[in-house]
Amino acid sequence: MKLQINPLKKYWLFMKDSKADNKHLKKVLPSGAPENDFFNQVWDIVRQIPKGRVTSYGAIAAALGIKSGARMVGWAMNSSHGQIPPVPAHRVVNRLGQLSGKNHFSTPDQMQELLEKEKVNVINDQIIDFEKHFWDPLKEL
DNA sequence: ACGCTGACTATTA
DNA sequence: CTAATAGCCAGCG
Repeated sequence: MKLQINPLKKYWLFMKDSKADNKHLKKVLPSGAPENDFFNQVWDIVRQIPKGRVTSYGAIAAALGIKSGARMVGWAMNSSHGQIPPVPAHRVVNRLGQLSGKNHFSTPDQMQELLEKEKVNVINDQIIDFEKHFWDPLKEL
């Protein structure tokens, strides 16, 4: 299998080569969300993103073993507002580190403001030094 | 049931 | 480099 190895996008390797097994899923889902509850699975992972770190839709999908379910992850974010416990949706961006979901916050600037409060700098909807802030659920959990 | 839609990603040309 | 295309799959009308 050929791999496009880009240091900034190394999690692609995981998406192609390995799926998260059940054991891994247990670790990833502290609240023990039922397997069929996709939204809760996503939220569980997002809640574990540390302050000042970010991850991508695809990385979350990969951690859940859904190889190409990135769109579903974004969709889960859309439904994440008002959840208890809260879901830090601003820490989830697309694979390039762009704030593709900013328009779904209460104001379009809120996503950037939340990130910058956590010392993540954003210029023109692009996270600066994205690779330094990147947090890979497959590696960290 | 059906056919969109989408806070996405990967591949190919 | 850009653009087009194809997977993806849960909701909603």
